[in-house]
Amino acid sequence: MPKRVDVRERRTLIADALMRVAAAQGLEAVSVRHVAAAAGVSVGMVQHYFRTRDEMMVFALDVVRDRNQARVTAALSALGPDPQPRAMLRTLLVTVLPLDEQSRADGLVALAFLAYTAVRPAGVKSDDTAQMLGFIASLLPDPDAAVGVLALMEGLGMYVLGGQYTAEQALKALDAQLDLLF
Amino acid sequence: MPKRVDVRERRTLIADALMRVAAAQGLEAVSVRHVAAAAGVSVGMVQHYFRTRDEMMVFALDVVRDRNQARVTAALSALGPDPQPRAMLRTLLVTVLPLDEQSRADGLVALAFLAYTAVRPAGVKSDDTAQMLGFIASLLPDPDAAVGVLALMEGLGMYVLGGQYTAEQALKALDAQLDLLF
DNA sequence: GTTTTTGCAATACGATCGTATTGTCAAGCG
DNA sequence: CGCTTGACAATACGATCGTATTGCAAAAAC
Repeated sequence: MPKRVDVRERRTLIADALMRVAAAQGLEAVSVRHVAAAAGVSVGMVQHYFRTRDEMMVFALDVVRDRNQARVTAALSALGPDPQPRAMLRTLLVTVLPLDEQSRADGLVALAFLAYTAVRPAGVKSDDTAQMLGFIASLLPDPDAAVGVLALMEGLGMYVLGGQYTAEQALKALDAQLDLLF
Repeated sequence: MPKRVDVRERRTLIADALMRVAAAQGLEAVSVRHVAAAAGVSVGMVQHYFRTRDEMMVFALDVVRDRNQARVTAALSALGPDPQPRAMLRTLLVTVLPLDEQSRADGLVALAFLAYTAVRPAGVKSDDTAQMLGFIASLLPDPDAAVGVLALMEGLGMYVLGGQYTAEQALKALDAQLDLLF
């Protein structure tokens, strides 16, 4: 056998290139060749790690989700021990909003993937929504309000991505909602 | 000159076919040939009415927006004279939510277009958001809450489209929010 | 009746796509 | 030292893409 290689790392390298292409030119521009070029590797190598384009897409989608999850976890644990529920919730929501340039790129990719998966009948959809919903509900005086809170966050993120809302507007709306709920 | 033809009608016919393709297989599947086939016309005819694929897309996007606008207007005027602000607002929001099969298809197309236009720098984006925002604000006890209301609606629509929320959940969350605001 | 112009169809062209095939080089095993 | 095998690279193939080109029937203009 030749040099053993960290498969996961190689796949992630390619997925990163995919996301750069998708953030810059949309999912339509994500072809095996483009991604290979963006990653600075050969088409053959991409094929070596992903048998089909779809496999590559699904993996990239997973990476995006994991990144978001990690961001949230990091932000929450940065709050120190025993934070107030409201502070935790606000941190969670702010973290997911596409406010800085990096999370904005991630948001664009996630949006593209959302439209992508909305059509695919063979759902690769994990139910991290249900999990998120449960977590939000546990922080809320009225657990039933979690559905609305999550939707509000998603909508705010949408409009920030689209440029119709500024980051300040989104944060203000979010805090106003927290004032109503707590 | 030969038989004069209603250009707008022909264009709309093609745009309708485009939307059927997009709703069924996503925007990726929207090619000139596919749309022509779905419309039951020749490729040449599509080219006759749209010089480029992008022109066709932009027109279809306009059609979707006009349809939504018309739906809202119709629903509002069906309320009769001098309706209460809260009733108007609820009608507006419910109308835009993708609850039935037709508006669900429209929502899918709109979502696909959202991801499509998010990348295009040469924005074809009209600011119907600002208009909608102003209208919502005029119905609300606290006009500043309009930003959140619009975002909530968008987010609810998103999750309903994605299948994570049921129509009942979305309506419940919406009514809960209206209870908070009125 | 001729001419002009619109409405469309057919086809061709070059680019790009996803993927299959094939070859090659290096590293570990016996 | 062979020999196998994993990690690529190169290229080929057929399909599909957007669009340009060409042709033609029919109706209005003259």
